[in-house]
Amino acid sequence: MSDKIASSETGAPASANPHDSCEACEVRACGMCSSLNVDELTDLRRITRTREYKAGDQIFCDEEPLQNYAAIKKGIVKLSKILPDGRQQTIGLGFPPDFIGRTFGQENVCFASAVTDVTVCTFPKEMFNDYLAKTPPLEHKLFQLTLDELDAARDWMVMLGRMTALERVATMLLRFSTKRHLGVMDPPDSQGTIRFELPLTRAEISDFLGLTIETVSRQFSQLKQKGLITLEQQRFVTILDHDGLVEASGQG
Amino acid sequence: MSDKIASSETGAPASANPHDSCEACEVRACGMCSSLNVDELTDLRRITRTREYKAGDQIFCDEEPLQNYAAIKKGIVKLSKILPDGRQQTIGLGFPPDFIGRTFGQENVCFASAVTDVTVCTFPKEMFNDYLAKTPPLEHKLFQLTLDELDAARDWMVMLGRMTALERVATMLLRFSTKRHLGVMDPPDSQGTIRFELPLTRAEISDFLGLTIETVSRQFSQLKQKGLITLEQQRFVTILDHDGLVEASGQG
DNA sequence: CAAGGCAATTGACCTAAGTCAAAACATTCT
DNA sequence: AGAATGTTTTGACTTAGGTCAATTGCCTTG
Repeated sequence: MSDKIASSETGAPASANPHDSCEACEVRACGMCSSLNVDELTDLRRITRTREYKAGDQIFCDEEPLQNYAAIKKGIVKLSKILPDGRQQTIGLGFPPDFIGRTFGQENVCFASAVTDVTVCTFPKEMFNDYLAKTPPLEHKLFQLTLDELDAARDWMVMLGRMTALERVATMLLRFSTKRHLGVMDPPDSQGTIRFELPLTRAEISDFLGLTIETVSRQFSQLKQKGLITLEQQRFVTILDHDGLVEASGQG
Repeated sequence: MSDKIASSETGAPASANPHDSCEACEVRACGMCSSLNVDELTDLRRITRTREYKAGDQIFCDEEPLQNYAAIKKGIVKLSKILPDGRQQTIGLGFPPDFIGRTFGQENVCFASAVTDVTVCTFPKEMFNDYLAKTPPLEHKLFQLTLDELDAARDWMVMLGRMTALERVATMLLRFSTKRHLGVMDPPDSQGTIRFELPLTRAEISDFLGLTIETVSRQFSQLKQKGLITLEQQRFVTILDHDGLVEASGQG
């Protein structure tokens, strides 16, 4: 909770700050803003504030009133739920240009926290809802983003319900390996290996995969032993044998 | 696959058949059609066909081209995914007035099958997409239905990732007990008990909860033994102690 | 460079849920 | 009613993954 104070907010509309220019922003290029023309974007910027969070900061809490929506400009956001006795499950990871906050909701339905340092554009709920109502292309784009999230959630359900620990870790690595947000080297080098940085700690991975830290660690060891991956400093993953990893994942 | 042939289709537009009247339909009252006025509904009916499926019939298959969307008028539909080696996970249950079919998709992303006898209204994909594009209130309503599905999927993820077998079964019973589609007696009788028919076989329940048939059966036995529920003919559930069941569910 | 503090790994052991097999129930058919 | 079939329950046993504890590795700080 108190972490939320740690976020820094630019006091002026985003347009006042050249660093916040929309031009180079991924949200502008392929996120919700891609549905807007220049005039519409100018309108939206009037209600936009940029915020930054440090890795580990809470962005919002479950069951508290929903004040703002946000679009992720930079960094990775983790969405999670917590059971009354403290058990935790990550239910989504947000990368740029994802949209967060329960559209049309009264309160948040999960916790959101910054996995890495994060920059977002925020929009006050009421104003954004009004803007949405008169901008059908934006609503259409948000709908599509939501459909993608639903697809991802359902793939996740198969993983949580039916995959072994090894398959879960392998599946996660394969999904991360396609994300150009983790310093993935592309194209893959001559040996066809892919190298990237794991953004999550073992504790975060275990919340994500529905396992314990120890089990996750054992699966990494096993993947190394099978010659499918290497790990440097426990954070940099190199996929040595992509096909082998797909095999180990139970064909994700 | 061949089961799909078993479905019966009314050859004429739905309006030709008085039994298909929209007036008494749950979809009309609170589903996607609730966003349409009488004229719009008349337009939509031009591209609508009513179809019926028997319990067990396949409605569509994963990865096949998406031909039609559907709105559930009656019965229960199960959405599921299957891993290459046959492991299966149910990823959603559709009750009236849910909409099925991956909106804006090229192909299906899961299997759909009838759990009970089912009646749906179907809409050819292309025509429906065109109709959607010129009817923003309908798109808005579908968006909201999709957001509800996403919420449900994420609650499900917590269950699959973090709950014990007993908690899963208890959670499922509590969710079903609020569905007025299962012959739930409401208001609850004098003792505060709730009685309803389980629409799923033990095999379906286990696919749904990410467990095995035997484990599900043992959890039912345990709930009976604790005096929280009774079972008649293995299908009719009476919740004797609602608070106890909430307790056993880990607070769903 | 040593010391301290986390995070990750490894080991030993335990338990919840899976597997396999048999028995009990239900339902349908003759 | 009795036979036949499929579903559910129960029992005995196995195992994947959880738990608890010790060790190793990494990174920071003085």
